[in-house]
Amino acid sequence: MDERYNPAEIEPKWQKRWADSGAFSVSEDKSAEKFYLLEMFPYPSGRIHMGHVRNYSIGDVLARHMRMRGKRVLHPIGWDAFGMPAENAAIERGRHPAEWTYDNIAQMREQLKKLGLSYDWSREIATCDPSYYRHEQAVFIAMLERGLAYRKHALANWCDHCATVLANEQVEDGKCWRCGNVVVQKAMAQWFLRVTQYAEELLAGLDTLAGRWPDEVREMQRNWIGKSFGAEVRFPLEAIDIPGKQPSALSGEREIAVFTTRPDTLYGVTFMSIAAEHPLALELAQGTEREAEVRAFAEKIQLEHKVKKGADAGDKRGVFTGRYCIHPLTGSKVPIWIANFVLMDYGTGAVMAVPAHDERDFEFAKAYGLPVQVVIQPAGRALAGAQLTAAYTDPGVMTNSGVFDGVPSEEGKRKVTEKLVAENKGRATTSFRLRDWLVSRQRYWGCPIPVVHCETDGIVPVPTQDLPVALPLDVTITGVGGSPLAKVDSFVNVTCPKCGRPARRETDTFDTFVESSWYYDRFTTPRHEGAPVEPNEAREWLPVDFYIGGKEHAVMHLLYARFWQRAMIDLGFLPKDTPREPFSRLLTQGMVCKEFYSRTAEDNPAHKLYFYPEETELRDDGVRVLKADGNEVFVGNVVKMSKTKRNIVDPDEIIGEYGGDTARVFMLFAAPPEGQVDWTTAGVEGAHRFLQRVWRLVRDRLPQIASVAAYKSVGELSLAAAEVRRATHRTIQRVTFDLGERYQPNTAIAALMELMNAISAFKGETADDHAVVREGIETLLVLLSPFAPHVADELFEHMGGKGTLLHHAWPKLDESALHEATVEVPVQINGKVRARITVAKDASEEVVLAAAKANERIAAELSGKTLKKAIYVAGKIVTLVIG
RNA sequence: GCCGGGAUGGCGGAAUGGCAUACGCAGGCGACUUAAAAUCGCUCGCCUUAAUCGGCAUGCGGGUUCGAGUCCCGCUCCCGGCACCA
Repeated sequence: MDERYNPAEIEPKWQKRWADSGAFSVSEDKSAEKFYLLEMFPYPSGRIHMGHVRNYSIGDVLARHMRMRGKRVLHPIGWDAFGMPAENAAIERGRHPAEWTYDNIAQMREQLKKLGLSYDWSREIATCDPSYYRHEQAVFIAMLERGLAYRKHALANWCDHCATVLANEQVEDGKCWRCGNVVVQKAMAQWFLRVTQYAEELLAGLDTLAGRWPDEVREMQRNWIGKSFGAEVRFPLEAIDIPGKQPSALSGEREIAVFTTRPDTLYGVTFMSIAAEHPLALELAQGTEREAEVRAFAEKIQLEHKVKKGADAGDKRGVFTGRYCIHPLTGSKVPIWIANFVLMDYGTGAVMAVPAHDERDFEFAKAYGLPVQVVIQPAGRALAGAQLTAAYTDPGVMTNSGVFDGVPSEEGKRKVTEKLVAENKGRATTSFRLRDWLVSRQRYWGCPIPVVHCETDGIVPVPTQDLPVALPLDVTITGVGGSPLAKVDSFVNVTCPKCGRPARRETDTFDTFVESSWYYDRFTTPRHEGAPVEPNEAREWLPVDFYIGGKEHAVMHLLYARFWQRAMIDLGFLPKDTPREPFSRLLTQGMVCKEFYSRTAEDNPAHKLYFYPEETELRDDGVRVLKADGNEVFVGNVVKMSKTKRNIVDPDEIIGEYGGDTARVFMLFAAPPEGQVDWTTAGVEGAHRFLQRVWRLVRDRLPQIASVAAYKSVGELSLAAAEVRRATHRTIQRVTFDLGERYQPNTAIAALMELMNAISAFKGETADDHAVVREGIETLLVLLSPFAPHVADELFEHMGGKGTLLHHAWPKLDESALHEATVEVPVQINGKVRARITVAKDASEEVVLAAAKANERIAAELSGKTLKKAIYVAGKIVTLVIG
């Protein structure tokens, strides 16, 4: 065998062998337990980056491990191939999005193959392929028919100059990223999916994932869904006479409903706040002398809401409508205000204001001199409305609340609600923060929404047999002048499927989160034609047993997928008994980070320029400068590698210099999967050195062990040889536990390094010694193969092995090898280690304690003191407490 | 502001309530070499010491325990998410 470890030679050799022999395809042995392992599929941006290397290395180690443990493993890969970057490339470089995307896929596929990832490439899918998205269109039509999909007006970022809709990330500082024009909010008819219908179930489902999904992710989803318990309370409008109007038109039967989580504070209501968009906002002031003022204010606030969506919580502004409603329990008059901070799309768009016990209401009351009425008293203090400097929002005892005085606030919530129900003035209810999912995008490179707009029949779904609605490829993409699809006459002009008259096709496309909401289903039967999945295969494989991806998808992708899966089941696209949670176990891996280099642009102080590491160099005095001009660059924090910050390391450089195995081992060893990895070249060299040492170990020992068989538990071993055997089996135990139970490749690699060190240090002489070394090295290679598959297969072959270790059984633990006759036990006195004694492993507590006391050092410490307590933790430690 | 997560040598990190600092990186010393690289061996928390002995150390302050990096209470700082959600 070669003197030197040469990954450039052995890696392509094994990649070819694996491909030729179909080593990665799914096993046909149906008796084996299934294991569906999936990593979040990549967007084909052009090149893979270190984050991908990390994500896919973690997945591959687990996939290979599971296979070797005898599981029937499904480990597929594909491409999240629709999306905006393809359109940007078209605009900037004049390349067609399809061509750009498929080129990128080809490049990235080669890069992934260089890492030796064990994907079943025969199942590869790209979501931009009509054979994929046609099924998504079918599901959408079913949703539309069941009312799960609907259309309504919503605001979108709009650039007048480019005549196009912009995504949030294309809006920089409120301006269009391309032309710098001010972005406005334009109301357009948009498509929504009724995620809120599943809000309750999506929330409850999170509990079933306890211990299997990270708590952090479950908590984020919980907050996103945002369920609040409370009451809906109805405040009737006060009757007034407006000349020319029916007295009852704005009173009596009319009312304002509010949602509150604090019905216990109902008696503290001093005014009512409604959203500027509230249907009653303008109507209330109509015909009064305040009408003009109110209208102007409401319009101004509505405009503000449109321009700065989700802007900072700040100033509280409002206007009195001049009208009142009636407090449902006290009957007193409550002034109705329009307030800028009330959201129309949460609750009822109206809020009962209790300034004494709500921070926002307090600020508003202070700004407009409205009364503050304390109705909850904390224990041991007496609050007075006029003296309050901040709202009191904690629990307390109800006061100034009629029959409820003295009732604790928590109990009061229930009691007040009961009274409202009894008097038919309100009801107990819940409210969700979760909004329906806006899925339409006014973009070209996406899945067409399969409906037709007909003047006679309105919205008509495309008949299933006419699917797919294929995205036309003969378009020119300019980035201005609206949706490119709208300009393709052959696409737009259709006949109505219902009445046969001329109609227009929908030109919006889906949000790309739609494709990623069900790709894991499709992987079970990627070539099935009649439906999204073939039910028997779906039943066989679903759910995904182990899902690995970045934390950045904690809410959106993972929530949408959980929704879509339930919809697929309920609509009959998946068998009824399909588990409703699509991902049984989730591992969120940390980011790969590196410092970045930047400067402020000379022509625009708001614009930052970023430089690739190779454009800079470190001067002798430690200052980093730009090679081009020799001047200093700003050295930024260690942040996530990204194209925009240009702080990327191309995996091909690492693979080219050190090989794919090294890239994998470095990424896996650097940190536990959840942690962040800061890139250092030093770490890469360390990983490479480890593989080189393994290579040399095999090379050096091969002459001695080539013709012996691995040790088989016969014969007396020397102490040193028994030690090596113990190390071997201890390593089997550790690596199996680290991969199978803890999913921690980093500590497993540390264990392998220790085993290698132990074998290297052992110079065997007898036949038994060689047999033990052989067993150790074979075990090392088998255990190493999930991490560094090429070099492990190559070395195993030199040892006389056949085929790939991926099909080799995982090593079996020999408990007897772990056995030790004696153990060294530390002896503590009052918590400090004062001596170490060697005792028989199974010695009784009495014997060990006697031995400890007999120890010279311990005896000296004990003399003249009273022994208060003596504890022996078997095999671990002796603790003596003296006074 | 609210909700999560974290803090261990020069660095990345390890440690079912039981010997803190495994494994690796960087550093120091040595061997091999004409020399260097590579490789191999030794060393490597801090203070004290000639060396031992000893003392101090897991962000800070308390507590539970024979025993706490780990469990509990109160802080500080860092990271992430949400952000007028009634």
